[in-house]
Amino acid sequence: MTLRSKPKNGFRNRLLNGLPPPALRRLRKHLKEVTLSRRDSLHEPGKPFRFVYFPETAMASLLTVLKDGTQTEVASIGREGMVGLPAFLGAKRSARRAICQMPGTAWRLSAAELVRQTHRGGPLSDLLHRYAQALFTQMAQLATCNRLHTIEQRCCCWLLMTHDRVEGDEFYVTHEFLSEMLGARRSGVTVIAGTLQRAGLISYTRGRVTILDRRGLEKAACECYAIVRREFDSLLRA
Amino acid sequence: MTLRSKPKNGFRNRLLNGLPPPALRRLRKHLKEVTLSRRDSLHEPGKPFRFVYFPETAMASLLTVLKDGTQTEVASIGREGMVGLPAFLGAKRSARRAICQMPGTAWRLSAAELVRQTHRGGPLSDLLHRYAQALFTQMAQLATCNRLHTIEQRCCCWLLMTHDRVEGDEFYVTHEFLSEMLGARRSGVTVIAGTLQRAGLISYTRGRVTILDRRGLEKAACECYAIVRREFDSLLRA
DNA sequence: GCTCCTTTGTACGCCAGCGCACACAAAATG
DNA sequence: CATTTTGTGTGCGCTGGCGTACAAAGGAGC
Repeated sequence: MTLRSKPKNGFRNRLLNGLPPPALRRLRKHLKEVTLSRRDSLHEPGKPFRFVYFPETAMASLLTVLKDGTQTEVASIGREGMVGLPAFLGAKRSARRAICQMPGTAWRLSAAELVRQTHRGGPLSDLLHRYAQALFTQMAQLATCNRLHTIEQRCCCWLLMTHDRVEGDEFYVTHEFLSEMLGARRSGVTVIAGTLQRAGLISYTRGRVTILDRRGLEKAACECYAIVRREFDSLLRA
Repeated sequence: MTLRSKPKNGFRNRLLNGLPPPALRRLRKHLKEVTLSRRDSLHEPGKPFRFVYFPETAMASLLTVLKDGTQTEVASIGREGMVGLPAFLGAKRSARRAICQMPGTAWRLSAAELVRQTHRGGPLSDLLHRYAQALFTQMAQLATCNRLHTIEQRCCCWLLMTHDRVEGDEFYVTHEFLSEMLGARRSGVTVIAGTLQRAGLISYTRGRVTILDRRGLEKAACECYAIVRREFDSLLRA
């Protein structure tokens, strides 16, 4: 049970990897590999889309930003997806913020070229449609989850989703950053981090999270994780 | 400031109404006008899409259903949209539940025909892409709203969105039903209904809501309403 | 080694909203 | 007109999570 897959086309990104060779050839020369650092901004609310990104080892977050500056995560995007779906859907400007959450590499494509290559349908368009559907599920579930589930449950969900998208069982995220994603207090996250450590599910020191007991985490999470996960698996299996 | 618009093609639904005549002619013979009653189920989680719906006077809700049966609203769909977007996006089965929230009429189209007519792009496909983008914004904002805002604010948002989608200033919804949509207690909604009435913003007796002071409601709501509203207006102006 | 900064641990008072329970009124039904 | 159902008003104790504050524990640089 993992989102990782053997590169077939030399791409780890599942969307690119899922393209048939001719479609990939058309796209290939427009793709540029870029390295993203933690907190790099990929899109800003109200700003035009210049590029979209297909994460390889990097991972991004979609954030809603409120007037007072508060921002919370509404979706996370790793190698299973693309950052900038609205550009494909015909939006000229981003409605949300997108930032790099875990540093790494991604393939960058100009928004204009994306539109050009998907304008009349085709395999890339089909893949992005399916991805859009998966993203809908992720957001819908998060809306419900945010309303009904405890911070502890949601924190477990977050750790699991991140674990799915990174290499290995270890990644870097501070309580502070995580609390912002979850829309909670930093000290609330600290308490939960303590609970999860004492339960032997993770180890967590100074930003260094290690997943020790995935099964246990899945039990401690709400059903939302499994629902989203299943949807991604079934839609992007193709 | 209203989502309503003069029918150009004899359709109140803004997507159908926005189609150029040739595209509309192709679609027309496959559309069947249906009357929907409150709480009619349009799609069920896990079940195949047979039809999609373009509401005229009816209004629908998209709900996430949890294992324990709890369901909460993740989006509402009126004449500005279509129920069953995932069918257009290539999903065979619905991931969520869709029900009729306000009775009325809608144009029904078979999911297969929708796919056929949008397969290679075209005006309907373009419109649905833009609508998908608007729906993303609605869901993203709701996820944030559910996390950060009070029930009172969210209740005002809900009333405003509904007001935008129905004829006139009056509609029917019980505290019980509203509380389910908001993911709150029935008695919590009752208290807030009282507050809003005492403030002269609405009148509300036995399911009969009348919007008395829209401006006031907009002030009592969080910014989420305005954000979603602006996005819909700008994307569907076309 | 010492200093500074980031990150974490912990505590305390507070309140929005929950779960539950019960009473009552208006409408529907027989 | 009596009875049942549906919808509303209200109260009470409880708790998850907030806002805030402060101190301690790594690390990074000098």
